[in-house]
Amino acid sequence: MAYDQKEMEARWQDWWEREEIYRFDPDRLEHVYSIDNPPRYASGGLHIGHATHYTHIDFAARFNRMRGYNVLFPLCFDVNGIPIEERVERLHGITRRDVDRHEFIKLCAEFAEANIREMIRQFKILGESMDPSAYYQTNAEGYRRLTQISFIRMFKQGLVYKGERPINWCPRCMTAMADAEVEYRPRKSSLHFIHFSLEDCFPLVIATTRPELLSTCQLIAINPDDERAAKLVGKRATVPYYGHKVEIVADENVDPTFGTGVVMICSIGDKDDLEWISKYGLALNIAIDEAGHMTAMTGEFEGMEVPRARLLIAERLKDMGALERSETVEQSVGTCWRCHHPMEYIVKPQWFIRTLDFKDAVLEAADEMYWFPEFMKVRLRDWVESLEWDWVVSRQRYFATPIPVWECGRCGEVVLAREEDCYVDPTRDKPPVGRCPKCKGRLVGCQDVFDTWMDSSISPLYNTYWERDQAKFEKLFPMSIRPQAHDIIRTWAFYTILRSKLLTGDRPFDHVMIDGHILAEDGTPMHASSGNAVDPLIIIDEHGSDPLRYFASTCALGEDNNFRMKDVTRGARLCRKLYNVNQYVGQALAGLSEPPSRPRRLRPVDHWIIEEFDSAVAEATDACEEYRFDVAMRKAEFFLWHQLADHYVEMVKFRLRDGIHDDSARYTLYRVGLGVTKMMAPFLPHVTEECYQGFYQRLEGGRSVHLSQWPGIIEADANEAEKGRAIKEAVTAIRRWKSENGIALNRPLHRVGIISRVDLSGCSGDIEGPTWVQDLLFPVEGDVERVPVEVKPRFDRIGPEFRGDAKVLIAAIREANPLEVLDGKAVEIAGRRVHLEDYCEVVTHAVYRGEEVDTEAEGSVTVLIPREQRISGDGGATSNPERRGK
RNA sequence: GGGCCUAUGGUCUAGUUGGUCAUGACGUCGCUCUCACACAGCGAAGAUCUCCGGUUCGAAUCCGGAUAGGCCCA
Repeated sequence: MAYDQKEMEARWQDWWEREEIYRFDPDRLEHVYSIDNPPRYASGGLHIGHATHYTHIDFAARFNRMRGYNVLFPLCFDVNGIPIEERVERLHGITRRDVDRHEFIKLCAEFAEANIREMIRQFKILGESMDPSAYYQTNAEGYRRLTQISFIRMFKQGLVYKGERPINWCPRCMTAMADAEVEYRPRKSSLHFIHFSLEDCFPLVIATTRPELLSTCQLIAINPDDERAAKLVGKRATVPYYGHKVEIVADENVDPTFGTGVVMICSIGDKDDLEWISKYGLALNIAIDEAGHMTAMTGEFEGMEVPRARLLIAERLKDMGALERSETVEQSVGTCWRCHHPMEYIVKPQWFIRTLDFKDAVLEAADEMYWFPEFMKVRLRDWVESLEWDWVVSRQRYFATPIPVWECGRCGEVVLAREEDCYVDPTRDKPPVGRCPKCKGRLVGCQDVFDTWMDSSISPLYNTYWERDQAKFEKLFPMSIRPQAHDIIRTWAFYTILRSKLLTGDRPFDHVMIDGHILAEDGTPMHASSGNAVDPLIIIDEHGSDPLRYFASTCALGEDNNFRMKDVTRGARLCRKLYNVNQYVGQALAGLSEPPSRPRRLRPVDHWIIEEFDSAVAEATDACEEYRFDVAMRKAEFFLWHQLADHYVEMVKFRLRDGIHDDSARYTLYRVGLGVTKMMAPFLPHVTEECYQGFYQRLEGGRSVHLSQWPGIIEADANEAEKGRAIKEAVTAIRRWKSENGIALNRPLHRVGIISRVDLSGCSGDIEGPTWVQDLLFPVEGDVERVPVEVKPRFDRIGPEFRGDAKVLIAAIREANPLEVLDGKAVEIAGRRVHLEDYCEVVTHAVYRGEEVDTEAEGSVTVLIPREQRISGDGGATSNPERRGK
C-alpha cells in the first residue's frame, strides 16, 4: 500500500528535531566537516532559489555526515542592515528619523525576529539538517562583539583609517556605499548639447547628460589627438548661465567619439571626474547635498531634487539660446543596490579598510582553495583586479553593528573601545576614558554603523570560536566549505577572504561551492511583480519536500537553472518507487532477526546486481565529493529504477515465493536495498528515513539513516556477474517478447532457446523461474541455422587500429555479402590479411531445428522462441487461480 | 566595451580522455493489472546535436569565426 508523503515528512521532521539528530559535537574535533552556511537575511520568507540553494548545502552536509564526519552546519541568520530598516519604515509609515534611534532599532529587531521564526519553520519543512545548537544571528550582542573586536584588531594593525574621500552615496538611503553595492542599470537619459562661448571665436559645443552640475564646472578637456585641440587648448570658455570662465586643457582620457569629443569637468559627476579633480588639483565644489538636493552654489535651483533641477536648467539654457539640441542616449547609471535610486558621489569623512594593498594576498588565498565549479574563481579574480578604492565600511544608518570608537570633538583624536568592553554602543555607552587623552576635549560616540558585510565577513571566525576558544579555533579553522551564490562573490566571498587573511593570515575555508540562480520555467528571472515566482511552500504542500529536493538535485552546481515542475513530478514518483522496492525487500527479509550474512556462494544475478551497485556507489561517491549532486542522483536513480526494480527484483521473486528462504537473494536484497536507500538519503531524507526505520533499522541497528554509514563496495565476482548480466538480458528479452505479443507474463512457455557467448548451462533455473519457461534449451552453433541479413562495421574497433586505412575496410565490409563475412572472408589492407568478421557485427535471423523462431536480442544474448507459442500454451493470467483470489 | 557561461527531439536535459544507429525526464500515442509499484510495465513516434569554416580515417565532443541568450563587470 502506498504511503502519505506529507504525513510521513512531518513525522520525521518532528522526530529529527526531538532527537537532535543533526547536533554537532563540539568536543569531538578530530574529524569535522564544517559548513560556513550563508546566514539567511531576515527580511522575509524563502523563495525557490533559497530553497534550492540551501538544499544543495544540505546535500553536502548529509553526505559528509554519512561519511563519518562530525558536521558543523549552523542555523544562522543575517539581521543587520538597510533592507530591514526599509521594510520597517514602510510597515509603520515612518522614516528612521521620525522616531528615537533606539526605538527604531527595536522595531527592526522585532521585525527580524518574527521573520526568523517563520524561516526556521520553513527550513524544517524543507528538511534541512541545520543544527539549532550551532545557532547565530548577526545582530546578537555576542556576534556584534566579535565584529567590533575584529575592527579593533585591524585598527591596531593600521589597516583602518578615517578619510575624507569621495564615496558612493545613496541620497535616498542617506548612507555611504561600497563599490560592491553599486549596481549599474541601463537608463535612457537626455544628452544635452550646450554652447560654451569662447573669448574670440565661435562657441564650443559640449555634450553632457548632467547640466545641473554646470555650476561646478572647473575645466574643459579635449583629446590631444583631436585636430581642434591645437586651436582650443589654453583658451578660456565661459560657462553658460553661470558665467564663470574655465580653462581648456588637453587630456588623453577624453573619448573623442562621445558627444562632441569635448567634456566639461565637474565635481563630481562620475568616476572620471574624480580622477581629473585629483589630477588637476581642483576644488571639490558640491552641487548636490546628502539628501540629493541642489546646494546654494547652484543658485535658483537650491533645494530642488536632481531630476527637477536637470529639467529646469535645460529649459533656462534653451531660453538663452545656449542649448543647441538634446538627444536620447542609453546610459549605464550607478544605482543603490537596495533602493535603485541613482547614486551620487559625495565627500564626507568615512571609515575605510585598506583593501587595495591586499589584492594579491586575497588572490593567493583564493588559489589555495578548491572552487566548485572552478571557473567561478575567475569572477573573483576579475573583481579583485578591477578594484580601485579601499572598502568604505561606515554607514549612516541605525540598525547594524555600531563602530566601537569615540572621537574628540575638539582635536579629532580617536579613542577605541576596549576589547573586554565589547559589545559597546558608543551612541549610549561611555568611552573607556573620560576625556580626550590628547587635548582633554569632550569625546563623542561614533554615530555611524558598520557595513553589514563587516558582520557577515567574519562568519568563519564566528563559527570556529575565534577569540573565544583558541584550542577549538585551531582545530576548526579554516572551515571545510563556503557555499554561496555567484552574485555575491565580489562581496561576501571577497570580504571574507580579505578579513580572514588580515586577521588570521590564513584562508577562511578549503572548498568554495558556488551556486547559480533559479529562474522561472520559461528561463526568465523570477520576480514577484511579473507573477512568475514559485513559492516552495506551495510546491511542498502539494507534492512534498522530497520531490522538491529531487528537483534541487537535478540542478547542476553553478549554473542557472529553470524551475522544472516535471522534475518535482519525477521526484514524487521516485520516492514512491523507492518505497515500493523497499517494501518488497522488507517482505523478503521479514523472518530475519539479524542482518543476513554473506553466503558462501551467490547466484550469478546476485553478483550482477552487486557489481552494478558497486559501480553506482563509486560514481555517486566521487560525484558527491566534487559537489556534482546531479550526477550522483542520476547514478543512484538509474540503479534503483532500471537495474534493481526493473530487473533484479523481477528475477529473484521466484526464489523467495511461498516462504522459500534463499540466503543468497536475501543477503543481496538487504545489502543493495539498504545501500541504495542510503545513497538517496542526502537527497530524499524523509522517504529514506521511512524506509530505513520501517525495513532496515531493526537489522542494522542505527538510530537514523542520516547517522548511518555511507555505503561502500560490496564486491562481486566479475565472471559470475558477467553470467548474471547475460541471464538478465535473456529474462528481459523473454519478458519483452511476451509483452509485445500480448501474452501474460506469468503464462508458461514450453520451449525457449538461448544463444549467448557466456556459458549459461548451469543457470537454467535462473532464467526459467522469472519467465515461466518450462524447457530451456541452449542450442549449439550447429543446431541453429543463422541466416545473416546484415553486417555493420564496428567503428570503435576499426578506427584506432586502421587509422587512415579505416575507410577501405569500412567500404569492404559494406560491400560484402553477409554470408561471405560469416564464412570468413578476408581482404588485404596495408599489407595484412584482415578477416571482416572480426571488425563487424553480423545481424542474423535464426531457424532452429527447422522450426521458425522469433528472435529477441538484448545485449549479448539472443533468445529464440518458437512462433507457435504466440498463441498456444496453457495456463496464464486469467486462468491462474492463485492470482484470481487477490 | 571587457570577462565568464550556455546553445542537443514539443519542452527541459545527459553526453567522461573525439569512435559514427545521441542519454534520460516530462508530455504524446499504442498494448498490458505480470504474486513491491497502473502515481506501474512494455513498446512507438519525435533531433540535419544554432550556423559557417578548420583539424581528423572519424566531431555533439577539439580549434577559429558568426549568431542568439544569460550572468558578472566597466
